[in-house]
Amino acid sequence: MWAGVNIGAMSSRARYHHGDLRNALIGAAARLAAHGGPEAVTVRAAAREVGVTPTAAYRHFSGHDGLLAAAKEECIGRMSAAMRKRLDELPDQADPIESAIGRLEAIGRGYVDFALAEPGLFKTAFGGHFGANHLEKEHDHDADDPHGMLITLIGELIRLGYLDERQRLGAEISSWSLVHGLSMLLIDGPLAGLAEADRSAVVEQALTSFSRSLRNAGHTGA
Amino acid sequence: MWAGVNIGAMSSRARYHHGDLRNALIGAAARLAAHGGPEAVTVRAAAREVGVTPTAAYRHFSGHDGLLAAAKEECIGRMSAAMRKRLDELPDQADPIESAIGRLEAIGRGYVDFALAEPGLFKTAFGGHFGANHLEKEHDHDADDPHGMLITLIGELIRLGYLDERQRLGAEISSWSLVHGLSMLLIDGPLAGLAEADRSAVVEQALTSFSRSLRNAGHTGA
DNA sequence: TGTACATCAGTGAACGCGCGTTCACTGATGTAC
DNA sequence: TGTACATCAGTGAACGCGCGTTCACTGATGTAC
Repeated sequence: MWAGVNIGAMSSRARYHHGDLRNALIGAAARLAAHGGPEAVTVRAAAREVGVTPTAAYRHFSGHDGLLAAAKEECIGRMSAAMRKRLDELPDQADPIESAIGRLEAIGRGYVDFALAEPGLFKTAFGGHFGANHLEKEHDHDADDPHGMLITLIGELIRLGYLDERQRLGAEISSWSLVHGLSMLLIDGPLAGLAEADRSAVVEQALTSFSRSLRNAGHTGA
Repeated sequence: MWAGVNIGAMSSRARYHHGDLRNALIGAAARLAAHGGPEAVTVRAAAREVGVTPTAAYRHFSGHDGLLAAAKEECIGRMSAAMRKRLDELPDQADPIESAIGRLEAIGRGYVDFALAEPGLFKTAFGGHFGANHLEKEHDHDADDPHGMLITLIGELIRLGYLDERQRLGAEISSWSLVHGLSMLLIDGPLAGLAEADRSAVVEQALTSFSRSLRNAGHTGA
Protein backbone atom coordinates (compact mmCIF):
# COMPACT_ATOMS: atom_id res chain seq x y z
CA MET A 1 0.00 0.00 0.00
CA TRP A 2 3.02 2.27 0.31
CA ALA A 3 4.34 1.10 -3.01
CA GLY A 4 2.65 4.00 -4.74
CA VAL A 5 4.62 6.49 -2.71
CA ASN A 6 7.94 4.95 -3.55
CA ILE A 7 7.54 3.94 -7.15
CA GLY A 8 8.39 7.31 -8.64
CA ALA A 9 10.85 8.27 -5.95
CA MET A 10 13.26 5.38 -5.72
CA SER A 11 15.89 7.14 -7.81
CA SER A 12 15.75 10.60 -6.23
CA ARG A 13 16.86 9.92 -2.71
CA ALA A 14 16.31 12.51 0.01
CA ARG A 15 12.71 12.96 -0.87
CA TYR A 16 11.01 14.51 2.09
CA HIS A 17 13.44 14.47 4.98
CA HIS A 18 14.81 11.01 4.53
CA GLY A 19 13.47 9.81 1.27
CA ASP A 20 12.66 6.22 1.89
CA LEU A 21 12.55 5.68 5.63
CA ARG A 22 10.18 2.78 5.57
CA ASN A 23 12.38 0.68 3.33
CA ALA A 24 15.49 1.85 5.14
CA LEU A 25 14.02 0.67 8.42
CA ILE A 26 13.09 -2.68 6.92
CA GLY A 27 16.63 -3.05 5.64
CA ALA A 28 18.01 -2.19 9.05
CA ALA A 29 15.62 -4.65 10.67
CA ALA A 30 16.87 -7.36 8.33
CA ARG A 31 20.45 -6.49 9.18
CA LEU A 32 19.62 -6.74 12.88
CA ALA A 33 17.87 -10.03 12.28
CA ALA A 34 20.88 -11.38 10.40
CA HIS A 35 22.89 -11.06 13.56
CA GLY A 36 20.82 -11.82 16.62
CA GLY A 37 17.66 -13.20 15.03
CA PRO A 38 14.14 -11.90 15.57
CA GLU A 39 14.79 -10.83 19.17
CA ALA A 40 17.28 -8.29 17.88
CA VAL A 41 14.65 -6.54 15.80
CA THR A 42 13.58 -3.59 17.94
CA VAL A 43 12.16 -0.24 17.01
CA ARG A 44 14.98 1.60 18.74
CA ALA A 45 17.77 -0.44 17.23
CA ALA A 46 16.39 -0.13 13.72
CA ALA A 47 16.01 3.63 14.10
CA ARG A 48 19.51 3.89 15.55
CA GLU A 49 20.88 1.90 12.62
CA VAL A 50 19.28 4.28 10.12
CA GLY A 51 20.30 7.35 12.12
CA VAL A 52 16.85 8.48 12.97
CA THR A 53 14.76 8.97 16.09
CA PRO A 54 12.72 6.00 17.33
CA THR A 55 9.62 8.13 17.04
CA ALA A 56 10.14 8.46 13.31
CA ALA A 57 9.50 4.75 12.88
CA TYR A 58 5.95 5.28 14.10
CA ARG A 59 5.19 7.24 10.94
CA HIS A 60 5.67 4.04 8.97
CA PHE A 61 4.82 1.17 11.28
CA SER A 62 2.12 0.57 13.83
CA GLY A 63 4.86 -0.12 16.33
CA HIS A 64 7.16 -2.98 17.19
CA ASP A 65 4.69 -5.56 15.92
CA GLY A 66 4.42 -3.85 12.58
CA LEU A 67 8.17 -3.54 12.17
CA LEU A 68 8.73 -7.18 13.08
CA ALA A 69 6.02 -8.31 10.67
CA ALA A 70 7.65 -6.30 7.89
CA ALA A 71 11.04 -7.75 8.76
CA LYS A 72 9.61 -11.24 8.65
CA GLU A 73 8.10 -10.57 5.27
CA GLU A 74 11.44 -9.25 4.05
CA CYS A 75 13.21 -12.38 5.29
CA ILE A 76 10.69 -14.65 3.64
CA GLY A 77 11.17 -12.69 0.44
CA ARG A 78 14.93 -13.14 0.48
CA MET A 79 14.56 -16.80 1.25
CA SER A 80 12.10 -17.23 -1.60
CA ALA A 81 14.53 -15.54 -3.98
CA ALA A 82 17.33 -17.90 -2.95
CA MET A 83 15.10 -20.91 -3.43
CA ARG A 84 13.79 -19.71 -6.75
CA LYS A 85 17.34 -19.26 -7.94
CA ARG A 86 18.00 -22.91 -7.19
CA LEU A 87 14.95 -23.80 -9.22
CA ASP A 88 16.10 -21.72 -12.16
CA GLU A 89 19.54 -23.29 -12.15
CA LEU A 90 18.08 -26.76 -12.49
CA PRO A 91 18.88 -28.51 -15.83
CA ASP A 92 15.94 -29.39 -18.02
CA GLN A 93 14.43 -32.80 -17.54
CA ALA A 94 12.37 -34.64 -20.12
CA ASP A 95 10.21 -36.70 -17.77
CA PRO A 96 7.73 -34.35 -16.09
CA ILE A 97 7.52 -36.51 -12.99
CA GLU A 98 11.27 -36.71 -12.53
CA SER A 99 11.37 -33.00 -13.18
CA ALA A 100 8.83 -32.26 -10.45
CA ILE A 101 10.64 -34.50 -7.97
CA GLY A 102 13.94 -32.87 -8.85
CA ARG A 103 12.43 -29.46 -8.30
CA LEU A 104 11.03 -30.56 -4.98
CA GLU A 105 14.49 -31.69 -3.93
CA ALA A 106 15.96 -28.44 -5.15
CA ILE A 107 13.70 -26.24 -3.05
CA GLY A 108 14.37 -28.48 -0.08
CA ARG A 109 18.08 -27.98 -0.56
CA GLY A 110 17.46 -24.27 -1.01
CA TYR A 111 15.47 -24.12 2.21
CA VAL A 112 18.16 -25.79 4.29
CA ASP A 113 21.03 -23.97 2.58
CA PHE A 114 19.42 -20.61 3.24
CA ALA A 115 18.90 -21.53 6.86
CA LEU A 116 22.57 -22.44 7.16
CA ALA A 117 23.82 -19.38 5.29
CA GLU A 118 21.56 -16.91 7.08
CA PRO A 119 20.37 -18.42 10.34
CA GLY A 120 19.24 -15.06 11.71
CA LEU A 121 17.09 -14.30 8.69
CA PHE A 122 15.79 -17.86 8.63
CA LYS A 123 14.74 -17.76 12.24
CA THR A 124 13.05 -14.44 11.69
CA ALA A 125 11.16 -15.85 8.73
CA PHE A 126 10.19 -19.21 10.16
CA GLY A 127 11.78 -19.51 13.58
CA GLY A 128 8.97 -19.06 16.01
CA HIS A 129 5.49 -18.01 15.13
CA PHE A 130 4.88 -18.45 11.47
CA GLY A 131 1.95 -16.15 11.14
CA ALA A 132 -1.48 -17.21 10.04
CA ASN A 133 -2.60 -20.69 9.14
CA HIS A 134 -1.16 -21.09 5.66
CA LEU A 135 -2.55 -24.42 4.69
CA GLU A 136 -6.11 -23.28 5.16
CA LYS A 137 -5.92 -20.49 2.63
CA GLU A 138 -4.18 -22.66 0.09
CA HIS A 139 -5.70 -20.90 -2.88
CA ASP A 140 -4.08 -17.62 -1.88
CA HIS A 141 -0.69 -19.04 -2.73
CA ASP A 142 0.80 -18.00 -6.02
CA ALA A 143 3.96 -20.01 -5.35
CA ASP A 144 5.98 -16.96 -4.46
CA ASP A 145 7.00 -17.95 -0.96
CA PRO A 146 8.68 -21.12 0.28
CA HIS A 147 5.48 -22.77 1.30
CA GLY A 148 3.73 -21.77 -1.89
CA MET A 149 6.49 -23.36 -3.94
CA LEU A 150 6.14 -26.57 -2.01
CA ILE A 151 2.39 -26.65 -2.43
CA THR A 152 2.66 -25.97 -6.13
CA LEU A 153 5.14 -28.79 -6.72
CA ILE A 154 3.19 -31.31 -4.74
CA GLY A 155 0.07 -30.22 -6.56
CA GLU A 156 1.92 -30.89 -9.79
CA LEU A 157 2.81 -34.41 -8.68
CA ILE A 158 -0.86 -34.99 -7.99
CA ARG A 159 -1.87 -33.53 -11.33
CA LEU A 160 0.59 -35.89 -13.01
CA GLY A 161 -1.02 -38.81 -11.24
CA TYR A 162 2.11 -39.61 -9.30
CA LEU A 163 0.56 -38.87 -5.93
CA ASP A 164 -3.00 -39.38 -4.87
CA GLU A 165 -5.09 -36.43 -3.79
CA ARG A 166 -5.41 -38.02 -0.36
CA GLN A 167 -1.65 -37.91 0.05
CA ARG A 168 -1.50 -34.16 -0.43
CA LEU A 169 -1.55 -32.98 3.15
CA GLY A 170 0.74 -35.75 4.32
CA ALA A 171 3.29 -35.04 1.63
CA GLU A 172 3.23 -31.31 2.28
CA ILE A 173 3.69 -31.75 5.97
CA SER A 174 6.33 -34.46 5.80
CA SER A 175 8.37 -32.42 3.35
CA TRP A 176 8.25 -29.23 5.29
CA SER A 177 8.77 -30.97 8.61
CA LEU A 178 11.92 -32.62 7.35
CA VAL A 179 13.61 -29.55 5.91
CA HIS A 180 12.50 -27.36 8.79
CA GLY A 181 13.65 -29.79 11.45
CA LEU A 182 16.87 -30.41 9.62
CA SER A 183 17.55 -26.68 9.43
CA MET A 184 16.91 -26.16 13.14
CA LEU A 185 19.07 -29.11 14.13
CA LEU A 186 21.92 -27.88 11.96
CA ILE A 187 21.67 -24.22 12.90
CA ASP A 188 21.81 -24.40 16.66
CA GLY A 189 20.87 -27.92 17.41
CA PRO A 190 23.03 -30.89 18.32
CA LEU A 191 24.62 -30.76 14.88
CA ALA A 192 25.67 -27.14 15.03
CA GLY A 193 29.31 -28.07 15.43
CA LEU A 194 29.43 -30.26 12.36
CA ALA A 195 32.11 -29.50 9.78
CA GLU A 196 31.00 -27.96 6.51
CA ALA A 197 31.60 -31.16 4.51
CA ASP A 198 29.76 -33.39 6.98
CA ARG A 199 26.93 -30.93 7.06
CA SER A 200 26.27 -31.02 3.36
CA ALA A 201 26.66 -34.79 3.34
CA VAL A 202 23.99 -35.02 6.01
CA VAL A 203 21.68 -32.69 4.11
CA GLU A 204 22.19 -34.65 0.92
CA GLN A 205 21.51 -37.94 2.65
CA ALA A 206 18.33 -36.70 4.32
CA LEU A 207 16.98 -35.15 1.14
CA THR A 208 17.62 -38.08 -1.16
CA SER A 209 16.23 -40.44 1.44
CA PHE A 210 13.15 -38.29 1.60
CA SER A 211 12.57 -38.15 -2.13
CA ARG A 212 13.06 -41.91 -2.26
CA SER A 213 10.31 -42.26 0.30
CA LEU A 214 8.16 -39.98 -1.83
CA ARG A 215 8.89 -42.19 -4.82
CA ASN A 216 7.78 -45.21 -2.84
CA ALA A 217 4.68 -43.43 -1.68
CA GLY A 218 3.94 -42.66 -5.31
CA HIS A 219 4.37 -46.23 -6.44
CA THR A 220 2.47 -47.93 -3.69
CA GLY A 221 -0.20 -45.31 -3.96
CA ALA A 222 -1.34 -45.76 -0.39
CA MET B 1 25.51 -31.95 43.11
CA TRP B 2 22.88 -30.45 45.40
CA ALA B 3 21.13 -33.76 45.66
CA GLY B 4 23.00 -34.54 48.85
CA VAL B 5 21.57 -31.51 50.53
CA ASN B 6 18.01 -32.40 49.65
CA ILE B 7 17.95 -36.17 50.02
CA GLY B 8 17.35 -36.19 53.73
CA ALA B 9 15.32 -33.03 53.83
CA MET B 10 12.58 -33.54 51.27
CA SER B 11 10.01 -34.49 53.88
CA SER B 12 10.77 -31.84 56.49
CA ARG B 13 9.94 -28.66 54.65
CA ALA B 14 11.05 -25.29 56.00
CA ARG B 15 14.60 -26.41 56.45
CA TYR B 16 16.76 -23.34 56.57
CA HIS B 17 14.62 -20.37 55.66
CA HIS B 18 12.81 -21.86 52.77
CA GLY B 19 13.70 -25.50 52.74
CA ASP B 20 14.17 -26.29 49.11
CA LEU B 21 14.52 -23.02 47.27
CA ARG B 22 16.57 -24.38 44.40
CA ASN B 23 13.96 -26.94 43.44
CA ALA B 24 11.15 -24.48 44.11
CA LEU B 25 12.76 -22.04 41.70
CA ILE B 26 13.17 -24.72 39.06
CA GLY B 27 9.52 -25.62 39.47
CA ALA B 28 8.54 -21.98 39.12
CA ALA B 29 10.75 -21.64 36.07
CA ALA B 30 9.02 -24.64 34.49
CA ARG B 31 5.63 -23.11 35.27
CA LEU B 32 6.75 -19.87 33.64
CA ALA B 33 8.06 -21.80 30.66
CA ALA B 34 4.77 -23.69 30.32
CA HIS B 35 3.05 -20.40 29.62
CA GLY B 36 5.27 -18.06 27.65
CA GLY B 37 8.10 -20.37 26.69
CA PRO B 38 11.78 -19.83 27.45
CA GLU B 39 11.56 -16.04 27.18
CA ALA B 40 9.27 -16.05 30.18
CA VAL B 41 11.91 -17.69 32.36
CA THR B 42 13.48 -14.77 34.25
CA VAL B 43 15.19 -14.59 37.60
CA ARG B 44 12.77 -12.01 38.89
CA ALA B 45 9.63 -13.81 37.75
CA ALA B 46 10.75 -17.13 39.20
CA ALA B 47 11.59 -15.49 42.53
CA ARG B 48 8.27 -13.65 42.51
CA GLU B 49 6.45 -16.90 41.85
CA VAL B 50 8.08 -18.57 44.84
CA GLY B 51 7.58 -15.49 47.01
CA VAL B 52 11.21 -14.71 47.50
CA THR B 53 13.58 -11.89 46.68
CA PRO B 54 15.35 -12.03 43.30
CA THR B 55 18.66 -11.91 45.12
CA ALA B 56 17.87 -15.19 46.85
CA ALA B 57 18.05 -16.97 43.52
CA TYR B 58 21.72 -16.06 43.28
CA ARG B 59 22.44 -18.39 46.21
CA HIS B 60 21.43 -21.31 43.98
CA PHE B 61 22.14 -20.28 40.42
CA SER B 62 24.96 -18.45 38.71
CA GLY B 63 22.36 -16.03 37.40
CA HIS B 64 19.85 -15.98 34.60
CA ASP B 65 21.90 -18.37 32.47
CA GLY B 66 22.09 -20.89 35.25
CA LEU B 67 18.39 -20.73 35.96
CA LEU B 68 17.48 -21.11 32.31
CA ALA B 69 19.83 -24.06 31.93
CA ALA B 70 18.25 -25.75 34.94
CA ALA B 71 14.78 -25.05 33.54
CA LYS B 72 15.79 -26.55 30.22
CA GLU B 73 17.10 -29.65 31.96
CA GLU B 74 13.85 -29.93 33.89
CA CYS B 75 11.84 -29.66 30.68
CA ILE B 76 13.95 -32.30 28.97
CA GLY B 77 13.43 -34.53 31.99
CA ARG B 78 9.66 -34.21 31.86
CA MET B 79 9.68 -34.84 28.14
CA SER B 80 11.83 -37.92 28.60
CA ALA B 81 9.44 -39.24 31.21
CA ALA B 82 6.48 -38.79 28.87
CA MET B 83 8.32 -40.57 26.07
CA ARG B 84 9.48 -43.38 28.29
CA LYS B 85 5.91 -43.93 29.43
CA ARG B 86 4.93 -44.45 25.80
CA LEU B 87 7.67 -46.99 25.48
CA ASP B 88 6.53 -48.85 28.56
CA GLU B 89 2.94 -49.00 27.36
CA LEU B 90 3.98 -50.72 24.16
CA PRO B 91 2.74 -54.33 23.82
CA ASP B 92 5.37 -57.02 23.56
CA GLN B 93 6.55 -57.92 20.11
CA ALA B 94 8.19 -61.20 19.18
CA ASP B 95 10.27 -60.02 16.24
CA PRO B 96 13.13 -57.91 17.63
CA ILE B 97 13.35 -55.80 14.47
CA GLU B 98 9.63 -55.04 14.41
CA SER B 99 9.89 -54.31 18.10
CA ALA B 100 12.68 -51.81 17.61
CA ILE B 101 10.86 -50.10 14.77
CA GLY B 102 7.70 -49.98 16.85
CA ARG B 103 9.63 -48.43 19.70
CA LEU B 104 11.13 -45.88 17.37
CA GLU B 105 7.67 -44.93 16.20
CA ALA B 106 6.50 -44.73 19.78
CA ILE B 107 9.14 -42.27 20.88
CA GLY B 108 8.46 -40.22 17.77
CA ARG B 109 4.80 -40.07 18.70
CA GLY B 110 5.78 -39.24 22.26
CA TYR B 111 8.03 -36.43 21.08
CA VAL B 112 5.33 -34.79 18.98
CA ASP B 113 2.58 -35.39 21.49
CA PHE B 114 4.58 -33.79 24.27
CA ALA B 115 5.30 -30.81 22.05
CA LEU B 116 1.58 -30.44 21.38
CA ALA B 117 0.53 -30.93 24.99
CA GLU B 118 3.20 -28.67 26.47
CA PRO B 119 4.46 -26.29 23.79
CA GLY B 120 6.08 -23.97 26.29
CA LEU B 121 8.05 -26.75 27.95
CA PHE B 122 8.93 -28.21 24.59
CA LYS B 123 10.26 -24.93 23.26
CA THR B 124 12.28 -24.46 26.42
CA ALA B 125 13.75 -27.93 26.04
CA PHE B 126 14.44 -27.88 22.31
CA GLY B 127 13.09 -24.63 20.94
CA GLY B 128 16.11 -22.53 20.24
CA HIS B 129 19.60 -23.42 21.26
CA PHE B 130 19.86 -27.06 22.09
CA GLY B 131 23.00 -26.91 24.13
CA ALA B 132 26.22 -28.67 23.27
CA ASN B 133 26.84 -30.89 20.31
CA HIS B 134 25.11 -34.08 21.35
CA LEU B 135 26.04 -36.35 18.51
CA GLU B 136 29.72 -35.91 19.11
CA LYS B 137 29.63 -37.25 22.63
CA GLU B 138 27.48 -40.17 21.68
CA HIS B 139 28.91 -42.50 24.31
CA ASP B 140 27.78 -40.19 27.11
CA HIS B 141 24.19 -41.06 26.37
CA ASP B 142 22.55 -43.59 28.62
CA ALA B 143 19.28 -43.32 26.77
CA ASP B 144 17.70 -41.15 29.41
CA ASP B 145 16.87 -38.13 27.31
CA PRO B 146 14.93 -37.94 24.04
CA HIS B 147 18.01 -37.91 21.90
CA GLY B 148 19.62 -40.72 23.85
CA MET B 149 16.54 -42.89 23.33
CA LEU B 150 16.67 -42.25 19.62
CA ILE B 151 20.36 -43.11 19.41
CA THR B 152 19.87 -46.27 21.41
CA LEU B 153 17.05 -47.54 19.21
CA ILE B 154 18.85 -46.81 15.98
CA GLY B 155 21.91 -48.47 17.43
CA GLU B 156 19.74 -51.49 18.13
CA LEU B 157 18.56 -51.61 14.52
CA ILE B 158 22.18 -51.59 13.45
CA ARG B 159 23.09 -54.28 15.94
CA LEU B 160 20.26 -56.39 14.57
CA GLY B 161 21.69 -55.95 11.09
CA TYR B 162 18.62 -54.08 9.89
CA LEU B 163 20.50 -50.88 9.21
CA ASP B 164 24.05 -50.48 8.07
CA GLU B 165 26.55 -48.66 10.25
CA ARG B 166 26.96 -46.07 7.48
CA GLN B 167 23.26 -45.23 7.75
CA ARG B 168 23.50 -44.34 11.42
CA LEU B 169 23.97 -40.60 11.22
CA GLY B 170 21.48 -40.24 8.37
CA ALA B 171 18.83 -42.21 10.22
CA GLU B 172 19.35 -40.29 13.44
CA ILE B 173 19.13 -36.98 11.71
CA SER B 174 16.20 -37.78 9.47
CA SER B 175 14.22 -39.10 12.40
CA TRP B 176 14.84 -36.21 14.64
CA SER B 177 14.38 -33.67 11.87
CA LEU B 178 10.99 -35.07 11.03
CA VAL B 179 9.54 -35.12 14.53
CA HIS B 180 11.12 -31.81 15.45
CA GLY B 181 9.92 -30.06 12.31
CA LEU B 182 6.51 -31.63 12.64
CA SER B 183 6.24 -30.39 16.22
CA MET B 184 7.22 -26.85 15.30
CA LEU B 185 4.82 -26.72 12.38
CA LEU B 186 1.99 -27.98 14.53
CA ILE B 187 2.73 -25.83 17.55
CA ASP B 188 2.83 -22.39 16.06
CA GLY B 189 3.42 -23.03 12.44
CA PRO B 190 1.02 -23.00 9.54
CA LEU B 191 -0.81 -25.98 11.01
CA ALA B 192 -1.43 -24.44 14.41
CA GLY B 193 -5.11 -23.98 13.68
CA LEU B 194 -5.73 -27.61 12.75
CA ALA B 195 -8.50 -29.44 14.60
CA GLU B 196 -7.48 -32.07 17.14
CA ALA B 197 -8.58 -34.97 14.93
CA ASP B 198 -6.82 -33.66 11.83
CA ARG B 199 -3.72 -33.06 13.88
CA SER B 200 -3.36 -36.61 15.09
CA ALA B 201 -4.17 -37.91 11.61
CA VAL B 202 -1.35 -35.80 10.22
CA VAL B 203 1.06 -37.00 12.90
CA GLU B 204 0.08 -40.61 12.26
CA GLN B 205 0.53 -40.23 8.54
CA ALA B 206 3.93 -38.61 8.85
CA LEU B 207 5.21 -41.18 11.33
CA THR B 208 4.06 -44.26 9.48
CA SER B 209 5.38 -42.83 6.24
CA PHE B 210 8.68 -42.30 7.98
CA SER B 211 8.98 -45.77 9.39
CA ARG B 212 8.06 -47.16 5.98
CA SER B 213 10.96 -45.22 4.53
CA LEU B 214 13.16 -46.64 7.25
CA ARG B 215 11.96 -50.11 6.32
CA ASN B 216 12.88 -49.45 2.73
CA ALA B 217 16.24 -48.11 3.73
CA GLY B 218 16.79 -51.29 5.70
CA HIS B 219 15.88 -53.55 2.82
CA THR B 220 17.81 -51.81 0.10
CA GLY B 221 20.69 -51.48 2.48
CA ALA B 222 22.10 -48.46 0.63
C1' DT C 1 6.53 33.78 -10.81
C1' DG C 2 5.93 34.78 -6.00
C1' DT C 3 3.82 34.40 -1.68
C1' DA C 4 0.81 32.24 2.14
C1' DC C 5 -0.46 28.26 3.86
C1' DA C 6 -1.37 23.27 4.82
C1' DT C 7 0.70 19.02 5.23
C1' DC C 8 3.40 15.73 7.25
C1' DA C 9 8.07 13.45 8.11
C1' DG C 10 10.97 14.03 11.30
C1' DT C 11 12.93 15.80 16.39
C1' DG C 12 13.79 15.77 21.43
C1' DA C 13 12.44 14.93 25.88
C1' DA C 14 10.14 12.14 28.78
C1' DC C 15 7.17 8.27 30.83
C1' DG C 16 7.00 3.71 33.02
C1' DC C 17 8.40 -0.97 32.67
C1' DG C 18 10.86 -5.27 33.77
C1' DC C 19 15.06 -6.90 33.47
C1' DG C 20 19.94 -8.71 35.50
C1' DT C 21 22.91 -7.88 38.98
C1' DT C 22 25.36 -5.98 43.23
C1' DC C 23 25.65 -4.18 47.86
C1' DA C 24 25.61 -4.21 52.78
C1' DC C 25 22.64 -6.29 55.86
C1' DT C 26 19.79 -9.58 59.07
C1' DG C 27 18.38 -13.25 61.37
C1' DA C 28 17.58 -18.22 61.61
C1' DT C 29 20.12 -22.62 61.76
C1' DG C 30 23.62 -25.66 63.24
C1' DT C 31 27.86 -26.48 66.04
C1' DA C 32 31.67 -26.34 69.52
C1' DC C 33 32.53 -26.24 74.08
C1' DT D 1 21.89 -28.82 78.95
C1' DG D 2 23.14 -24.12 78.06
C1' DT D 3 25.60 -20.58 75.95
C1' DA D 4 28.71 -18.19 72.31
C1' DC D 5 29.71 -18.21 67.91
C1' DA D 6 30.14 -19.21 62.87
C1' DT D 7 27.67 -20.09 58.92
C1' DC D 8 24.81 -19.04 55.33
C1' DA D 9 20.02 -18.48 53.22
C1' DG D 10 17.51 -14.97 52.78
C1' DT D 11 16.19 -9.39 52.74
C1' DG D 12 15.77 -4.62 50.96
C1' DA D 13 17.40 -0.95 48.46
C1' DA D 14 19.58 0.47 44.63
C1' DC D 15 22.23 0.67 40.05
C1' DG D 16 22.04 1.05 35.03
C1' DC D 17 20.11 -0.78 30.91
C1' DG D 18 17.25 -0.98 26.71
C1' DC D 19 12.87 -1.34 25.63
C1' DG D 20 7.98 0.45 23.61
C1' DT D 21 5.43 4.33 23.35
C1' DT D 22 3.54 9.22 23.79
C1' DC D 23 3.83 14.17 23.82
C1' DA D 24 4.22 18.74 21.97
C1' DC D 25 7.14 20.53 18.67
C1' DT D 26 9.79 22.01 14.19
C1' DG D 27 10.92 22.68 9.83
C1' DA D 28 11.10 21.06 5.06
C1' DT D 29 8.05 19.92 1.15
C1' DG D 30 4.31 20.55 -1.88
C1' DT D 31 0.20 23.32 -3.27
C1' DA D 32 -3.35 27.04 -4.03
C1' DC D 33 -3.94 31.35 -5.50
